Amino acid sequence: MNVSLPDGSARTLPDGATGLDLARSISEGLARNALAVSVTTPGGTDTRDLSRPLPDGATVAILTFDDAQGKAAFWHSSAHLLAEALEALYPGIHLGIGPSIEAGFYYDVDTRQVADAPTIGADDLPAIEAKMTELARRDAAFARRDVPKAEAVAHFAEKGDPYKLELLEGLADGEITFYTQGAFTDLCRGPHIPTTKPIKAVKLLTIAGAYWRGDESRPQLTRIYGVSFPKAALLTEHLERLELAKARDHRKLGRELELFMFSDKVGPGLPIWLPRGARLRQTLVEFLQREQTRLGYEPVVTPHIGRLDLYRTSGHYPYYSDSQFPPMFEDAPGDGQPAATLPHGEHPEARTHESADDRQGYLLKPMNCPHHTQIYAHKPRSYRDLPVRLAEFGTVYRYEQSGELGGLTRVRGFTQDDAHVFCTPAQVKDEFKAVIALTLTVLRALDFQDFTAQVSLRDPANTDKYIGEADQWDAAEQAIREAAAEMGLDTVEEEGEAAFYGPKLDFMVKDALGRKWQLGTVQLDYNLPERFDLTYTDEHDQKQRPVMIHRAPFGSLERFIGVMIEHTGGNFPLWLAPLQVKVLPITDAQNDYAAAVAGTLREAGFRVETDVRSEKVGRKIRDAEMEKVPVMLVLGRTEAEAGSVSVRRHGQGDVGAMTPTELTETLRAEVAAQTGR
RNA sequence: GCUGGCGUAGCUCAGUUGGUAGAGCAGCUGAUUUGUAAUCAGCAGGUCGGGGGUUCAAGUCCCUCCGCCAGCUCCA
Repeated sequence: MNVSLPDGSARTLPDGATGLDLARSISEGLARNALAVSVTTPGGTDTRDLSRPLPDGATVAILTFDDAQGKAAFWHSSAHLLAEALEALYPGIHLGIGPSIEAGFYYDVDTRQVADAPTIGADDLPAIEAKMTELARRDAAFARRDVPKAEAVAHFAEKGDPYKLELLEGLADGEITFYTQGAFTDLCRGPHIPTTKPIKAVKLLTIAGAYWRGDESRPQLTRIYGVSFPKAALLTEHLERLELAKARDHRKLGRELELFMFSDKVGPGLPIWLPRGARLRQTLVEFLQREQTRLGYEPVVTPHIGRLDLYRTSGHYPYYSDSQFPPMFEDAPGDGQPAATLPHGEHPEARTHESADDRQGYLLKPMNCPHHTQIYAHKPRSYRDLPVRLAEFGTVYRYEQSGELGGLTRVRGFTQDDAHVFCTPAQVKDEFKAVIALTLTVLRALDFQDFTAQVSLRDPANTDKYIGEADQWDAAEQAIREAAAEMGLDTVEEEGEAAFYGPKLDFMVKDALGRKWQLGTVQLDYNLPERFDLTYTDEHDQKQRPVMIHRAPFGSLERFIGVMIEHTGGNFPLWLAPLQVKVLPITDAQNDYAAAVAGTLREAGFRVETDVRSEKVGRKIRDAEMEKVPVMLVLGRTEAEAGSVSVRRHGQGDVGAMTPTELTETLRAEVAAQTGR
């Protein structure tokens, strides 16, 4: 038989040769490191066990730990090893699923049936780890076996494992395989690495609850997360990387750089911006405002609350009451003022759509769109007026579940860089493309290279989550695909991620720990114009329905800044740095000169502070470096006499002397280059 | 909301088998006037997250609430 390698070269092997045979035919070293093979046939590409015979004519890639799929097989096998260790330590334990993930693996288990181990805690992890290492050393093979469905069911019925039996219900006879290593057998599609031996270094990281099949109404299993490597050094390296990521955590940097804070007294999830953070935020706002002015947006300002009727019309209330702060009912107990709220969740009628009554009251706004519809509607609109682009940095409040809050990335009060474009159906595509262009401008100015553009679609299996007609949804989803394609954007599509009123184009960026966050978003909406009966008069004097585009290039200032802090590690580009220049006089004799230099720079529009403490210059430099101030000016007798400044750049050191005028021009040019103007 | 973990001074952390709190940094005061990452000395700072309990005695043990962290669910 013949197979070809990824580089195009061909190999002739005896019939029935396996992936391992192929690896051996190339080199013993490769055979030692091989974990699995990627097999491409006319039917497609899949990853397979090294021990399986190769199909004649296939293209085969040998996978090692350096390949993503090799790692996946390694970690998946580690998950099986974890399960084996758990069964050994906790006989009778019920197993859920145990896949590999982006960095490691997990296994979901139910310990409630285990008499002397009702729960597994963090303290138990070292013992489990030790057991895994012990089991790995036996060098047990991962053996694959096709199993008839009846036999598979009988196996897990006898074992008494309800979760595996449920998984089997979804599988057809003939597609069921078992993998066995040592005393442990699991229902598994594979592939696996040849034996347990390469699993040299194991670290169980955390333990958490996870609902069976991701369903809140099902039992919660114990999920044990871990990571493993073929060499101890790789594990050490991995753990060091995790530590480094922690140093970039925006919560830590936000505290150290005095950007923002939280207060128990103010409330969870309600960020408070300190002077430095507020300056950073203001710089971002001004940047976007300038862009938007150029693009024909008009600023508007709307209140933080609105009548319940506004949200009844929009459809937000009471459908989404779970994530709203409780309404302020006018007939609530207290003194009858509308601001008398009831505790969250105390209104069962606020939980169901049908029983939404006509009680009067107010809601803290969870979004800005309903308010903006009223600005559109306040006067008759002609087709000549469109598009109307209304922009507001609108602060909204959402009652996120307590367990969901975290730093600036998920909060209960935040400011969207919101705008709504009202346009004719014919204008949709150009407007949508213009918004994509603006979002890309923003991401580029802030040096975000590594983002994913995601088309967020309806969940076809769950259409009652959405309002509006199916054909409008189809049209909207298609319009987004086309606009993105015409802008040359690479997109991924995700079902079930749409807003309830329309599909979206979301820009996703990862944080320091690799978690994905939605930042910028563009949403197409045919529904709210309908619900609010928005119209314009067309060229034939006929009333027409405008289309609404919701868009926020940052998404929210809070989340954006949070991710940006991690992205930059707190080393903001000059144009964004809350403090751009720190003036450091060497002795008191230079304080007046320092004040004059600082004044000049401030006049030129830079954010400047002067350090007049009675400290040595080395100390002043150290402190300024720790504050991550981009530019430091060291001023001694030489500079004062020459009328110059000695410039030190953050992270670079001394870059030489120049005049204040030269410095101003240099810094201006740098800011201009960074902001693209 | 759920599972697991954590909560001692502004920050980072010590606090022995329960015997009623300690360091470094930051802060303040004073001295020092210094040339590219920490000058010296002194002072001040904590109802040990809140509440309840056990005990002669609780930062240490138990209960409960709050908050934070990881994950799950959710995410307009």
